[in-house]
Amino acid sequence: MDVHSVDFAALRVLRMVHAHGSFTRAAEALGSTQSAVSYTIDRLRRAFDDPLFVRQGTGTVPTERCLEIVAEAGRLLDKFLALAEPRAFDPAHAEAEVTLSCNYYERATMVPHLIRNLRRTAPGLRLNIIASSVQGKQQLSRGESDLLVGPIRIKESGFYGRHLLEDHYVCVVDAQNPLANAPLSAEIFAATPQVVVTYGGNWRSSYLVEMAEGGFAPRVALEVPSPANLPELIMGTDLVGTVPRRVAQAYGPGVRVLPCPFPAAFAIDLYWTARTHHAPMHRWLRGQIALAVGAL
Amino acid sequence: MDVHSVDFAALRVLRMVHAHGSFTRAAEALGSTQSAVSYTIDRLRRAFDDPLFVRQGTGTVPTERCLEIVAEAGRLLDKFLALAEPRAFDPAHAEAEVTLSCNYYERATMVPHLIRNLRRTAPGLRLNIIASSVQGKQQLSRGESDLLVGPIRIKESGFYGRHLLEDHYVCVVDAQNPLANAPLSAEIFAATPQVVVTYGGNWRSSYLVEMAEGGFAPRVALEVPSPANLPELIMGTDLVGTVPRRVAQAYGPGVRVLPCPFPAAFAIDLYWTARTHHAPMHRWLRGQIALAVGAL
DNA sequence: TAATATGCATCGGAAAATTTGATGGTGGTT
DNA sequence: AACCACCATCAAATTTTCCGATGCATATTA
Repeated sequence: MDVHSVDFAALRVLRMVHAHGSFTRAAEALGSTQSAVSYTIDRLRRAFDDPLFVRQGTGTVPTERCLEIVAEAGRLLDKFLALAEPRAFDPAHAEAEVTLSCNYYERATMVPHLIRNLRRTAPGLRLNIIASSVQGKQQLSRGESDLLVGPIRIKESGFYGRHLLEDHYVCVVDAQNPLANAPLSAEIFAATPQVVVTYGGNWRSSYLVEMAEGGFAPRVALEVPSPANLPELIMGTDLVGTVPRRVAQAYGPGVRVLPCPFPAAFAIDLYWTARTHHAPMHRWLRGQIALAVGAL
Repeated sequence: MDVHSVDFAALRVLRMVHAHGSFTRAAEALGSTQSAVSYTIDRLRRAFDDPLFVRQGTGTVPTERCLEIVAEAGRLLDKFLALAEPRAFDPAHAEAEVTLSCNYYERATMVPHLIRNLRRTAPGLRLNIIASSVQGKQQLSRGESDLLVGPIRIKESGFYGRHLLEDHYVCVVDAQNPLANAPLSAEIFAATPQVVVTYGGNWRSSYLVEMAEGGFAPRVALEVPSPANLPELIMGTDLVGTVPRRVAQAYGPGVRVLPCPFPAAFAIDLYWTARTHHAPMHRWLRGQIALAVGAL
């Protein structure tokens, strides 16, 4: 019997048999069979030249020598497992899955850049996008998502946050609209028929808040749940739409983008919990999100 | 790749490849083949998720990570080999506790010598003496005692035995008793009033058995549970007591020791179980017991 | 440039080791 | 005595490791 053929699986079996005081129970705990455990202990008996466990009634008891060996072998096993523990996250070779909770704004602005980078640098990484819809914080707390991005502020303990970017509202009108040629005054803006985006709920965009604070009420001609098709809705009409500047950037030549009299600047932040805070992969991914945003 | 399947042979290969800077030379040194070494290094590459050795020209060089792993793995390998090395017991420095099951006879004859030696040679060793009282074998089996000494024979499997000494019965009478001057015949012995020791139970000493086999019945005048005070009970009376010769050796000048017509020779043996058989300390202690007995 | 040497990676088959499920033996309990 | 729990051992199936051959890459030499 060459003692070098002892593997760490055998040391794990030794530890388990000692802990359970039973070959059969150790086998169950390891998802193995009693006879495999018996064979392994027999190997160790030969390696250490000691019975290690002896029959006593219907059970088994460790020898004095076994107690010494279990203690030291346990230390060796723990040290080896620590040595084999991945040191840093290797994007190129990792197989992982991450869930990001956000909404249309992020999907239109940040996510395209992010996914492009990830496909190139971490091909084994799978990114799941789920809608937050004001549930973002709960999703994080429940572990349903790993990351949350949006125009929100979480001050409670248990959450980590990071500022990503600033934005403000701009107006979008048909390129042939006479209003397209100069900035809109507050009065003209308030008098112009509006397309208002509700984001699928009763969301009140911050420019509407600022407008009300200035004593103006919007002349709502159309409500839509998403800003996704806004250019197509506006072109050929006298409507004005109001969307974040980074969303409007992608609109084509059929519409014109004008400054908004109520720009209502807002921040987009990234949040996560302690569950993922120290994990090398998650740390890396948060860096990647910041990179993607920096490229906007 | 389950990291537990890594064995110490693999760690040895890792060390050798690093030391030789070559798969082929490591294989030669190990009496193996280059392809087996390559296969083993491949296993370790998967376990540690690192290339470990990379081609450079016609040779191979370790990665940074490999240098860390070789250092720690080398320590683990050395510690394991030391653990598998048979241990020697160091009496002078050991702290240990041993339980010896025996009865009055052994406590009067063997134990005084044994404990005197132990106090000198193994000061950290604690010896617990418990009475066996015909329960000796069960105490051994249940791990309540480590050693059993007595006039018994255990032939069952699971027990190890060793012969310690022989003894036989002698008669003890008052020094002034007229019978003290010559050996007793069987008839005179049987007719003389006897002190019989029952050892706290219904123990029938072997001289009584031999006496009955010879057609004689003892004339019992007194029964006592222990031979401890026999000289004091006999002095100034016409009683005869019958005890093992090695017990009688310690009696003072107030009594006379005579050969017994029914000497009923018996053996005193030492027994222990597989639980302690190979342990260096126990092996040493068994040797000490034999020494103590040899000095009787 | 071609030929040669060195040396790791990989292949398919042989050999060895491990796992599996069944069975036997031992000890304890009712 | 019957039954149960549990380790030891068996033979066959499965998996892993080793072996010798071959391929590929790099360096050296004529």
